[in-house]
Amino acid sequence: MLTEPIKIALVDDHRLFRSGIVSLISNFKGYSILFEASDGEDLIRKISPKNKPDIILLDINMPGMDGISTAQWLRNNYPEVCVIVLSMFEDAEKVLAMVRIGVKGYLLKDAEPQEFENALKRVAGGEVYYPEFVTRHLINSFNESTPDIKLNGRELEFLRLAGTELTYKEIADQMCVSARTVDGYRDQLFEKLQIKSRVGLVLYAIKNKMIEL
Amino acid sequence: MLTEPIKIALVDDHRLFRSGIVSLISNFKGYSILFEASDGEDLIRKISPKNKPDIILLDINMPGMDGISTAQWLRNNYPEVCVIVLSMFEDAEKVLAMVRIGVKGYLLKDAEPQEFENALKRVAGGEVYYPEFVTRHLINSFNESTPDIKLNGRELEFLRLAGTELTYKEIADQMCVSARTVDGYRDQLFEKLQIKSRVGLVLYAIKNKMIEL
DNA sequence: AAAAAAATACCCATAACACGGTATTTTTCA
DNA sequence: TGAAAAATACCGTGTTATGGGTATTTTTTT
Repeated sequence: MLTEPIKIALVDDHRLFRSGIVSLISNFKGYSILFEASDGEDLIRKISPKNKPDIILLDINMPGMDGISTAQWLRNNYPEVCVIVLSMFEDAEKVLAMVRIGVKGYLLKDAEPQEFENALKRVAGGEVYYPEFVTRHLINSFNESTPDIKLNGRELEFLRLAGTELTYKEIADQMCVSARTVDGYRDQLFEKLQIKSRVGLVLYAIKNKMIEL
Repeated sequence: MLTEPIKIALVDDHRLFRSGIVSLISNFKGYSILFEASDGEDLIRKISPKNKPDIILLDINMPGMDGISTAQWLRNNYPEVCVIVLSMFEDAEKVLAMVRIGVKGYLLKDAEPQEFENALKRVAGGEVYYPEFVTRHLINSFNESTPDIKLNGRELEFLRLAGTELTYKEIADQMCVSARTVDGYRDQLFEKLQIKSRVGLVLYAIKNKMIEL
């Protein structure tokens, strides 16, 4: 049985790095390099339904169209193409942005070649490949933060209802108190939480996982 | 050098299961069983600053005070105690609820003994232990949903700014358009997204991961 | 080039929100 | 039991948000 090689495209602005990766992949069985691109715009020019890789290895930090925008473009236009990030960035912001977009793998540029090959294998097999530090960022972003400021039961209830499309009058009805009392709760929370508007309350409640989406 | 054993408490309503786990742990070096409890309330009666385990093995499904409530109580009252979930539940809802609370490990009850020991080691060493299926639930919950409704660049920009405490007038200034135009964007979004208030816009934008918290 | 569509902008009125202050009722504590 | 604190409620006013409608300008399509 003849198996088609996995087609790979490489998007990175450093030609030397691209060459090194191409050389590395030539040592792995079952992969072919379809094309290289120096940034997102270059990739957009080269990719087509007839010239479509299975896996794209994508850097984040590129002049012109960067990795994040490129990944978003790919998700919108070629959702079946799997993206593995090859990046020097380990920080949560970049990692989470890419995971959120739906990339299938994330590797640092200083990963070992066998880790790289393992990632290719997993992604080619329909799985995701995220190293420990990526998982840790995910978990940390997911944990409820325990807010320093304590709110009593009524305040909490008000805050939850403030995070809905109910008007304050409707909230008052639901809480069986007067609209003035609701004003009071609002003022209390504004003062305690250093917030100045309803939107601010909503953002606070969601950020602190007090309401579910 | 004499190393103190890691003190473990076991919270599960099935006595036979507890006995099995106790027996299993007695084969591992470096652990001692501090106490057993049949549910959350039983645990609360037994735990004290003087009788405090390093790790609690906690079931989810228990009559009386269940695992989720227990984990929340523990986080509030003994945040330094590490919780490993031992559960038969693999579903996203339970997994994500526990991860959100901050448990340090999650194992299914049919895990292999060496996986169990590995989890204990990692958690005792200050790490977390989450098997593949937990990570997958995390990733899936994290990915941006691609909303069916397409918004153009201006609408998106407006929506992002609507998810801040800026007034519409301030948003208009920032977008270099008239306040009336901003009214127009708002009306467009209200109609497209079937939303009737600013709060609704904020909730939509966050739910669809269009703005960062 | 003209027509259509999209984007931007205007009007007026009402509802909702925020603010700064005071008052009353209920609960807690000494 | 009485005082203090907390919870609930009131007032009036200014600002902001919403709604329903029309108009103008710019861009796209034919």
